[in-house]
Amino acid sequence: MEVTIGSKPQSEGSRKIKEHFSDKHATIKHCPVTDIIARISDKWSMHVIIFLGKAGKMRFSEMKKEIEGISQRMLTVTLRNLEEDGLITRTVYAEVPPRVEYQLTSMGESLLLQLIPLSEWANRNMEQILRSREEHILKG
Amino acid sequence: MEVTIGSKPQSEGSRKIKEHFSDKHATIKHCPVTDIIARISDKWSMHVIIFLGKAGKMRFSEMKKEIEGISQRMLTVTLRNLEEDGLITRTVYAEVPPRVEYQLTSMGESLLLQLIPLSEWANRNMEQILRSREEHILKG
DNA sequence: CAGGATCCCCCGGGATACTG
DNA sequence: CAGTATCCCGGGGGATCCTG
Repeated sequence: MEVTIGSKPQSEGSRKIKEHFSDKHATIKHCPVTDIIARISDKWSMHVIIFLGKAGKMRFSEMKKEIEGISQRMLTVTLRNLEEDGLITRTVYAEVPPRVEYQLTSMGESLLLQLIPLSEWANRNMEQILRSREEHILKG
Repeated sequence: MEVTIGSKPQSEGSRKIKEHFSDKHATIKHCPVTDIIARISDKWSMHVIIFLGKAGKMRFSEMKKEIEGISQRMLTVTLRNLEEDGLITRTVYAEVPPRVEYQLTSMGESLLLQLIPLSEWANRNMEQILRSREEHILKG
């Protein structure tokens, strides 16, 4: 099984960058897979990626409406993170009232494609997992 | 970055995405992918799954040594969760000193298989993501 | 050896109020 | 409309000590 999970070569950078990584992106120096999971696994990133993949292009308020339960703050934070990783683009139109549109980059789209097999696996195995959980509850 | 309808054909990825995440995934909270991601996305589950996949069978102390940085408590908690979901088995041998061995179930193995494409994607795109982050940091 | 039980800290993330 | 700026709480997870 060729799943690499371990050390990863470090890129040279300014102290500013290292400081930044040591805080916010601490997992990055350990393993790229871990980091990817870390990125898509926070409470909202995956939702944003999937909705953007479906719609192709969306405004802030649209996403706020569509993604049920997300707060304004978390939508902003999530979008900033995804943009920082180059997974989505943010386009501001100089209009009044302001209009901002988000959409997946090609890298973002390719990430979404990797989620499809996982999605299909989840659909196939969800019932068994739920049953397994129930059994353990009844035993405990 | 503009999607011109007609003149330029939709990308293969975009088409697949819209097909896959069409109606049945309309409401995210009913999407089992979310649950799966939630399970493998905690700080250690994926490490455990991958190490077990590589070794086939491991004892508690072995995993504690191999998985760098994991605490005793979190290894225990993680193993319990994975067992509860039916992704790993826990076998206790009536010996002194006690011996406990863990290994992936067939479902656990099949989940690991789904992670491989994701792993490969992560390795392919890690550098670009890092560069993107650095650029954003330098911009301020 | 393989954990249980506790204590405690940090931070992800919700609620709310304000702005260009 | 599309965000910032604060405040605040719950729980994920580390450190430590204890046990069959």
